[in-house]
Amino acid sequence: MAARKNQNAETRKPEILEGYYRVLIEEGLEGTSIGKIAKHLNIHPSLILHYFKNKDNLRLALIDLMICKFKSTNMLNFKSLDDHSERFTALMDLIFSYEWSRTVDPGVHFGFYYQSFRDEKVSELFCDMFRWLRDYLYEEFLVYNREGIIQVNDELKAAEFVVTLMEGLEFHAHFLGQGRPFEDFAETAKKIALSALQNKTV
Amino acid sequence: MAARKNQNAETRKPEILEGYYRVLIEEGLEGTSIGKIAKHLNIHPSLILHYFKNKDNLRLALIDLMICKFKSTNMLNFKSLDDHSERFTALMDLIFSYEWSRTVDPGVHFGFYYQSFRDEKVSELFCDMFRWLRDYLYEEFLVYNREGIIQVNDELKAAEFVVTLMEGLEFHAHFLGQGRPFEDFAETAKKIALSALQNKTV
DNA sequence: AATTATTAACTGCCCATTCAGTAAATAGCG
DNA sequence: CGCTATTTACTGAATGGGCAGTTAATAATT
Repeated sequence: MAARKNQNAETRKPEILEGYYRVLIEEGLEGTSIGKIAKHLNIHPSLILHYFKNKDNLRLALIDLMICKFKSTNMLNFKSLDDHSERFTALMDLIFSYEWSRTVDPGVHFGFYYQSFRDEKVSELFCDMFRWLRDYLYEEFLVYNREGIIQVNDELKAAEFVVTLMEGLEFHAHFLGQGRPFEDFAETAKKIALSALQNKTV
Repeated sequence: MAARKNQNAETRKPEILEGYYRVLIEEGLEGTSIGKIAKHLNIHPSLILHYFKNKDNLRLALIDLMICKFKSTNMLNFKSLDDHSERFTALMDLIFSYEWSRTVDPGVHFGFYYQSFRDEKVSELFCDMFRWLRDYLYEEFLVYNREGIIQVNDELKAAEFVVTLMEGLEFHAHFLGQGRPFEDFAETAKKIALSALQNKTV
């Protein structure tokens, strides 16, 4: 048995969320219980409820964390690239990259997407996240279009298209990937997206 | 209390699956129990286990049914269209249509997609389904490409692209749709797909 | 002394599944 | 046709386990 640690909320809460995340990957949403998380972390189940007064809170906290992670990952690097043409290339490379697709375990992401169908709060969080990404792309595309780096009629639709294709790619990887490396088809998808963005298709 | 009906397996089994489907839409995978399905159908829980010896079987039976429905819906109509150019248009119209996207309740579909991450059998069923669709498109595209209706370098990748975009569209509808009609963005997506298929982009 | 971290014991609920039983339909047979 | 045996449809009651959540107690920190 692990000795009592007597840590504080600052360290315990993330620890519990990490444990939750791990159990979620192994067991899925249906198979994950407070008891199992506790066992995984070698702590008492009540401790989890001490920090997150119920399971709903726990879930929302993890989703919040995941979305933060998603938003922060790599994104800020682009501010440093002053050359817009370079920035456009780097942006597209990132969005169609394996690393980007694995910012969060796809199984876990998927599970929460699914929950958003029935849980208003989860739905809002994810809608916000996707809108945030779309709006980011939109703002960038405004610049690129003005400068002739891309040629589009509707920057917003262009941004939505890229997000749509990006999400479709997750599907492809899971159901049609068939052992082939993610990058293979991601490259194809990216090329099509680039072509659409550069030929006034959208 | 409803009078005993003494129906047989042929009628009861689909009845139970339909009830399961309904409860699933309302309650989600986590909230759906044999007890709730029984209550919804005004039958005894044991009757469900009498027909499907456990919950796993029940789930697999519903997935089977859904996939059959998905495969049969609309698909066979195309055999009748002899003019290939017309058939291509009809095919693309179908795949990017609202009706097609709602062949099965998206929430339910999504739930099973999610389960495929952790359940080998479910995973296989869905992989088969997607491969089936892709292969169907592939065979069609071979014909269209030969006849100059489309211009692609790689018919298989083209088919995979269309499936990918189609699935991405589900995402878009759920997270970025924002009350706008499905057709709005589906039309945009279709146009991009058509452009990609007709200009050797893929 | 007060707050915070942690465990412990317990509650009541719901769950899938089992087993045993009853009632109706059907099939086999004279 | 009519009687019985078997199968099939269905209910009831019970079991055992896991679940989220409560409340109270203890141990460490501040």
